[in-house]
Amino acid sequence: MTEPSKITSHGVPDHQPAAGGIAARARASVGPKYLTGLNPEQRDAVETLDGPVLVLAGAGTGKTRVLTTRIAHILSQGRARPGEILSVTFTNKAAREMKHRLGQMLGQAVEGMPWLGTFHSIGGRILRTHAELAQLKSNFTVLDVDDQVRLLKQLLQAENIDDKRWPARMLAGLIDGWKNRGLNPTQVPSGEAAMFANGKGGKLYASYQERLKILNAADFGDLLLENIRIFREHPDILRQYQQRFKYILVDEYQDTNVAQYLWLRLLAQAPSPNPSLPGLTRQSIDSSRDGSPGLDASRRPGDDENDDVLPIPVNEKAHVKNICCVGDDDQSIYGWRGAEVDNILRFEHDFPGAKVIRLERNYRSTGHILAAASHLIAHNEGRLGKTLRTEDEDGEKVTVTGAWDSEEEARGIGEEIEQLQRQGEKLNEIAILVRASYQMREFEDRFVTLGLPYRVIGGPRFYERAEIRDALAYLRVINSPADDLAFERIVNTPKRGLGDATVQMLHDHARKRRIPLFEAARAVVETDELKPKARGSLRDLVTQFDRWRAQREVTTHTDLAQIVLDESGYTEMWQKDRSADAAGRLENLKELVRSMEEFENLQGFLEHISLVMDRDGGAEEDAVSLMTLHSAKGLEFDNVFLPGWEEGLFPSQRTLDEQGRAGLEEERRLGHVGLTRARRRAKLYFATNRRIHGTWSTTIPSRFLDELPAANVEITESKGGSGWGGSGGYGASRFDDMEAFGSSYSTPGWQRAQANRNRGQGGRNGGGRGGFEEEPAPFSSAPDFGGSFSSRRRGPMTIEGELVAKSTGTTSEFSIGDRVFHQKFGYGRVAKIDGNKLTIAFDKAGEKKVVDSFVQRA
DNA sequence: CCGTTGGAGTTTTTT
DNA sequence: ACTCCAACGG
Repeated sequence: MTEPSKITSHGVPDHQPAAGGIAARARASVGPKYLTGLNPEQRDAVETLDGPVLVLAGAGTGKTRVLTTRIAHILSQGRARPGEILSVTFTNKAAREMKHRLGQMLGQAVEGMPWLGTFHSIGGRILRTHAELAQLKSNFTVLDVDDQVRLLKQLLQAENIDDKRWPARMLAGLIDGWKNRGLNPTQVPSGEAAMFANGKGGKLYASYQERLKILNAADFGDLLLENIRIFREHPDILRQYQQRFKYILVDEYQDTNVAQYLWLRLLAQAPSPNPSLPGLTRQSIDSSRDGSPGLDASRRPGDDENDDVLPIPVNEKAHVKNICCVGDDDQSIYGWRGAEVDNILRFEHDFPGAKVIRLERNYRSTGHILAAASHLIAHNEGRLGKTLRTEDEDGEKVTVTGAWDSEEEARGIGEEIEQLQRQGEKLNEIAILVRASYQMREFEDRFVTLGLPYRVIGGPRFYERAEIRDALAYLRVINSPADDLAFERIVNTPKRGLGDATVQMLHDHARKRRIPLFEAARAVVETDELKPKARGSLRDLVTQFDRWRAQREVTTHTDLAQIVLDESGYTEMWQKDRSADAAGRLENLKELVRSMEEFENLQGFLEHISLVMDRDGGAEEDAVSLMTLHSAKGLEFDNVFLPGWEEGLFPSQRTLDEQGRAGLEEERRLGHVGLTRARRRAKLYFATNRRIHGTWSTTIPSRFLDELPAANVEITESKGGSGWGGSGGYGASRFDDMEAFGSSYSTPGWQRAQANRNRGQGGRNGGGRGGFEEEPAPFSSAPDFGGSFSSRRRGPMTIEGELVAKSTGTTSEFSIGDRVFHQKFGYGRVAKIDGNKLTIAFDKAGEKKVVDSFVQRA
């Protein structure tokens, strides 16, 4: 590998901030230091500063480096100041990464880039400065999904709509979808608006928006949608931003949805030199429709509404700003969430005169891996087409391993990981990427058994936990007294004797007087409408909030938060709580208060919390990473395990059913993403039997396996133990020939399965579903079939261990109250015993059920 | 006010 | 099969 290949982590040399002017004119071969080490295409992408540029950056081609270097270049060329560059990413993580790298490149000469951030944080920032134009105050609250759903539920109730039949969640999804497509309530196609609750969908959307204004709140979609509306209705404001942003950079362009696209599109127009020229007002939009170029050609029907906002005059390259979008159509995996691959496919069309630069040199993976990934993705139609290539050696072939069932798959992968570990591989360089999160459990079980350190990436986020949301609700009520949702959340938490009846009363009063709940409470307390007990309690609460608000002026926001939590009784509530996770929750609350220090004040904290608070940064210990394919995007590892390549799971049946061919292609892209995460080893697995939602199904290997190029793939035996494996032919359907499985095997595991298959299906299973229907018994009552494998002795898997133990009446060697230690969960005390199954209250991890063989006396 | 029970839903996930 | 939530009963 040549030096430029080390793009990924430490490829960025230390740079002094380029002395201004020195590099005024970068010549072809000589140039500023930061340009050295870029390949010609990368360099082109960095140096093409004028006009629209689309960088098609395949996996591992140095995309982030191009973006950050481009910014550095713009700055050092004196083309713009930091505040004049708009640089948007999709996730906070990506934004942080870019800031970090920019910092490395530019030293401290440049203060942070004020407009580098996610679509939503930048949209939120713009919205706060013009909040009044959206009938909001600048301290508006950003609602998360949970708040949205609760609000919608109230609206459904008010409309007397059965929320069983028409769940609030579904409506939230619809509204979100509309917002993703840039549609206001009035713009929703009537057909779609009518789909929900017998035609009330549109009306509900409208009243939801009204309620948001009253609550001084916006949801995620509004952060962009309201921007768009303001830009359209106030050309002067739009112009102001257009003038400010001399350069626009967009990361992960393939993931943008229509709203994001429209937002970019508005900002990317050069400010009209003549103020009397129409901005993007409604009128100009409508009247320009006829003259609008054939943009609609590739639009799907039903999206027409959006096309009317694309009045970008053709042949007006001069009016389109310097926008640079970086993306990879082959890595678009968020279509189900509103991302429009179309956006990237149409770029040249939408931004006439755009320069398209392809980055196809991959600096990450070995030849075999890259070839496998490329062949797989080549089965997709509707791509812009890139061919990744590498100068790296071929390396090891991609392996495909069959396992009998998901348990064996987990066992096999566990053993391979241990083997890699013995070979000196760092666990940090090993990842398991699954399609669906329920696949993770099996691996966790296995790793706990093996004592293999692992970390789960993704999963529930910090601020989604109940205790965090409760604490935030208190702070929200302090900050924004009109935040009824927050008030409702905590009015009776901890219990204050203010139940449904009281809340209902407050609601009635609030609605009649058109005041927030909190003010209603203040008023009602002065009346005799409530029973003395509730009245007193409510009065105390109001008084407390008044006091806290007063204290806000004289105390730091962190102290205030601590005071609120203590005085409200919220901390005490958890201290008194006997349940196992109470300790963890208190810990989270402390963490929350700690994290507030990073912000200037309460307002700043609340503004950001819902946008940028992500999961706890993991400790830096050496551990295997376990995550979904989706959360793996943007990451890379030396060794990547890809289990579960089976029809129905991957590609996901549901995606296929709902999205058809487009869905299949997105799944394939997901596979491509998975493979291209690997630097040196990619190991694919499929299991013949998998339990989904409790029922065993026989599965057939994923069609994606058949789409891999034979020359780069090696079929291996499962190292999982039970001894059957996908040996056999290597032809058109190399994997789905069930006869190939185990015909020469006679292990108990195979026999068990064979018996089952016959029972469930009355014979050979032709490859469809079925078999194993609700018949776990043979598994559990099987004699110890793992005897010959020492690894299996060590930790019986739960289902076997559990059931065998029960049937044989084994009793545990532990007794209640024993102090024990567990590999993963640490120290704890035995709370309950059920055969060999222990319920243990762990000091840190809370209450967990574990099998006794996993713990030892402390 | 709390605990039990019944029912429904279970891909992916950011902001 | 399992989990999470809502409604109901003590």
